Amino acid sequence: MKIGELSRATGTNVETIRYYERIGLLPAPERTASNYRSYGEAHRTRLAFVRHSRELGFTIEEVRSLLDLADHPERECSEADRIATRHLAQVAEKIDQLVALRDELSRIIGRCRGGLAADCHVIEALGNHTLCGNEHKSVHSMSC
Amino acid sequence: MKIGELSRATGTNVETIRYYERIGLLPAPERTASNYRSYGEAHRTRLAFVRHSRELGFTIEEVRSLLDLADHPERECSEADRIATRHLAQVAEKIDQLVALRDELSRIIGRCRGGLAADCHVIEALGNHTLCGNEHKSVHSMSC
DNA sequence: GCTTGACCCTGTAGTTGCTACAGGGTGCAT
DNA sequence: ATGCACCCTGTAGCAACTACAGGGTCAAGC
Repeated sequence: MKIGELSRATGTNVETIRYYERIGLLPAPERTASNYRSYGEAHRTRLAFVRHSRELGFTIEEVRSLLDLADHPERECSEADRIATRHLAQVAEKIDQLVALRDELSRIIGRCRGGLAADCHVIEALGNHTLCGNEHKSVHSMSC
Repeated sequence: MKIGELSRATGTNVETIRYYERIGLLPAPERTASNYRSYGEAHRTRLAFVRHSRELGFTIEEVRSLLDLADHPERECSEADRIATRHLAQVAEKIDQLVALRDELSRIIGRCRGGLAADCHVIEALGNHTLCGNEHKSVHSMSC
C-alpha cells in the first residue's frame, strides 16, 4: 500500500511517517516504478506499535529502545520493564505537579471578583509569589 | 544591575532573559558605556511576573496578554480571569489524561513477569492496542 | 489526447520555549 | 600583562512533529 493508505490505516500523518523513516524508526520501504513508497503489513504493524507507544507518552528514544527489544525476542524483558516503570514514575510525578498547579490556580481564580485590572487578583497573584498558598514548582519537567 | 545579577535575583537563565527581551516580553534596558545591559527594579519585578506565570504553565502568549493587562490597570479584569480559567480547564483535562495513562501503564507493568522479550507483556501490549483496559488518547495536548 | 484533482516525492523551514555554542569584548584581581 | 568571570551578538540545536515550495504521477472524465 501507498503512504496515504498507511496514514489512514494507522491514524498517522503522511509527513510524520516520512519523519519516522528519516529518524530510523521505520525501515525505508520498497519503491514503485514511479518512486512511490510501497508498504506491507510489517510496516503497518510496526507503525501501529510506534503510534501506540507515543500515545502512551514514551519518547522517541524510548520507542526506539522498545522496538529494538521487540526486534530481538531473545533479549531479557527487564529492559522494557525498566523503561515503562521509569515512564510511569514520571507520569505520577507530573500528575502531582499538575494537581498542585490546579489547586493553586483555583485559589487564584476563586478570589477574582471582577472589575478593573488594577484590582485584579489574578494579575496581583502572578506579580507576587508570596500570595501563593503553597510552594509550587515549574511544571515543565516532561513533555506529555 | 547587570544581567547576571538579574538572572540570580529571579532564577532565570541569562540566555532566557535575552530571549524574553527579543520576543518583547521584557523591554530593552539601558546600556552601560561598554554596551552591557543595565536593569532596574521595574525589570526585576516584570521578570518575576513572567517567571511566575511560566511556572504556573501559562504560555508565552498568555503571559504577554497578562502583562498587557497589568500595564493597563484601567482595563477590565475579566480577560485575566478568562485566560486563567481556560488554563485551569486545560490543566484539569491534562490531569484526567495522565491519570488514565498512569492506570494503563500500571496495568501493563503489573502483568510483567520478567523473562525474555519474546514473552514480554510490555512489548506485547504496545504492539496490540486491543489489550488496553480502556480507550486511552494521546497525551500530548498541552505543553506543561 | 487533454484536463483536473488527488496523491506522491524531496528538501527546507517553522512551531514552542528555551538552551548552547562561536567568536569576540570588558572588568578586575593578581 | 594575565587569567577568569562576565558580557555581547548571532546562529544553531533540542523534541516531535508540521507545513510548505516546487515538481512528478495517476486515473477518471471529457
